[in-house]
Amino acid sequence: MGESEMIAVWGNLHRLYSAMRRSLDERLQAEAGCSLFDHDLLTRLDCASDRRMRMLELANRMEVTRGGLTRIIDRLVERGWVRRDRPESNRREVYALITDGGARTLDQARAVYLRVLDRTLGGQLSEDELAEFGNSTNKLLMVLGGDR
Amino acid sequence: MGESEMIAVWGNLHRLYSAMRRSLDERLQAEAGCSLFDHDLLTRLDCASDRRMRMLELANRMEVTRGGLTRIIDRLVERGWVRRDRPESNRREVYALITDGGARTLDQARAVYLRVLDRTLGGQLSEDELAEFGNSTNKLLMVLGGDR
DNA sequence: CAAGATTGAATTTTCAATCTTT
DNA sequence: AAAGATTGAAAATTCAATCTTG
Repeated sequence: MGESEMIAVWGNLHRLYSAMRRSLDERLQAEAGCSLFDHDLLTRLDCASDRRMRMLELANRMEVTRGGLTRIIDRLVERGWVRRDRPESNRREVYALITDGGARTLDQARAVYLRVLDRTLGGQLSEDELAEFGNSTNKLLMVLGGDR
Repeated sequence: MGESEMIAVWGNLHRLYSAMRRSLDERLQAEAGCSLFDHDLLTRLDCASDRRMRMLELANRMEVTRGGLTRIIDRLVERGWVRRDRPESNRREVYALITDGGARTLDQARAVYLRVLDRTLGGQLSEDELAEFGNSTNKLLMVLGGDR
């Protein structure tokens, strides 16, 4: 494949990702009072076993540093959406754990999130196109070590 | 299309974008001594007419605030890759303009950039798959106002 | 002393206020 | 006064050093 096509595809990917992120973030802020980042973090906790996750693990998943996550969780605790749990068994570990308030916010956010995704992804491509699109991203992720 | 497929596609898009960005940034830092952001900004200037761009326009393209760009350009000026031009005709305007040193760095960076793109995009999909992938991103960008 | 998280200092980015030119 | 960029103060993030528990 020619250079210019590759560059164009990467450029599209960049614009698509940014535009979708902006769209999701704007609607979430306006209608659910939380950022896309907040939504993603709360979703991680909500889906984790026991609805909680160790700080380092969560930092890796959210692609921020350990120190950065400490402050992020501080802010979410202030907002009442998350609390910290230090298990008796090993008092070095700290778990972040979603509260009932956090779960309520997430419910709100989830509806907005799904609506935006439906408008941007679902509405624009046919079933087949979207399946094919998904396949391509999967293949591309293979070589990149898309684990994380 | 079902919710879970949409979420999966968005999740893939997220992971793909992050992984490619990380890969590009790491290789550029290691082999060309600049970040992916630096590469992108220098490329914008290099391709612009007269190889220069007004501050506000550049800020919009790079998706940072006006104030943010002022500092970013300050740092690039210190590094010798960019300089400021205040035209006589309208002394309110400031243009950022790539220097010869910046162009040399960009040459280096360009080679790394293309090699990474070729390894991640070119190597993994067939011509047809990649063309189809490009088409899908184009369609998706339509509704999002992917201008910017 | 190793594992795990937090903290202080430095860097980067944004926001709002300000400065300069038209 | 409006257009355009810069600046100070605040917020968020990283890096390295430190604190705490095992």
